[in-house]
Amino acid sequence: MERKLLLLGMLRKQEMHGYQINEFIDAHLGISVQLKKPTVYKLLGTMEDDGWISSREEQEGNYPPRRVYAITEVGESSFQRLLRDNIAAYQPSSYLGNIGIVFLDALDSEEAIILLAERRQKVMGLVRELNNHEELVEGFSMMLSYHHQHLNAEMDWLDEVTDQLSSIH
Amino acid sequence: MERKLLLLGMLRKQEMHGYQINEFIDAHLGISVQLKKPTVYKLLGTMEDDGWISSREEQEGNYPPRRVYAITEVGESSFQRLLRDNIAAYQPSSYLGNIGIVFLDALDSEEAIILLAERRQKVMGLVRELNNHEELVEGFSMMLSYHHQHLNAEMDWLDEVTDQLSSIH
DNA sequence: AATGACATGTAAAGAGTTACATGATTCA
DNA sequence: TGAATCATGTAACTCTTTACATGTCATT
Repeated sequence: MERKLLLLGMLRKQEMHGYQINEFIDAHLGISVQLKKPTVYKLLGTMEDDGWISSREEQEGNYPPRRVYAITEVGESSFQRLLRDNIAAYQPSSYLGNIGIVFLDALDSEEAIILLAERRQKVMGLVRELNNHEELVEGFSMMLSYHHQHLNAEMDWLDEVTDQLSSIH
Repeated sequence: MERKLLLLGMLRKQEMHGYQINEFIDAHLGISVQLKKPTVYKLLGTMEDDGWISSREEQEGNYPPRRVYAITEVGESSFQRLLRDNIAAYQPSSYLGNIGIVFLDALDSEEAIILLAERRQKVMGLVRELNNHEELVEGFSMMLSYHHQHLNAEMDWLDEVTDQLSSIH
């Protein structure tokens, strides 16, 4: 449902076709959001079947025709409902992806420190990417500050654990 | 692979059977980790097929027989590899679940503040749950501090945004 | 002449989850 | 007697992704 919420939210601001939506996601949300081309097309299809969005065909020059989608009234009320649900509900982002930290003690602290440093660099890389996007994206600043906040939390945690390990070592 | 890493890490500390693993996850990791019973049984099956773990049948009294799994040498080296990969790689936990915050501006600030407060309470609830578990779980303290750090980041962000909205209002 | 952008989609595969199925045992 | 615990699993379903398919147009 989150993906539908995202698409509805985008179509609410302006009519768009699939290719355009994909481009936007790749360019501006790729870091934070996982939503691939075929999924977009599929979701657009089912949302149209459900009457959440409507489409018209459009052609510019001799380029392939596009299917341009617009949100309907039904879609708008779905959006309103989904939005409230999503904001009010905090779904803890599964910590499975980071399960390795549970077993940090399986490594000697020297190697652990090296691996954590590697991880830190990747986090830093994401922070930098975010900062670069910052100018371009309009309306997505909330997402950016949110993402920033959590990346900083990750960095702080890494530094703390690294310090602990260093002091033992 | 994260799920396999978790299971290997558990079996590394002690031999366990499926039911026991499920119990542990439900009791101690349910908040942070999503890994359901049938998945556990399936993963145990495939890991045995791959020679990562071995099993023996055991029966206590008239209870149903259990299949008790132990990690093999092959499994141990898989664990070592998976662990390093997992720690060194930071995979940003998909922000899709929180996509609603992008569209906060679709609500009037009064309602937004209410919804954010609801969300905050849910986060607080998780913090409390974590604190209750804190005594029980051994070896999972890293996970707890990690989870804590990120929940605090979530709370700080919520407070910040709420303040912003309040000051406008 | 070839590559990449433009544009839409389908098919197959993968990973997990929910719901279902089974059956003995213990406790209230 | 009925419910909960112990214990293992299968089947069907959902959601998403990767890989495939197609064809024009613009650029190098």
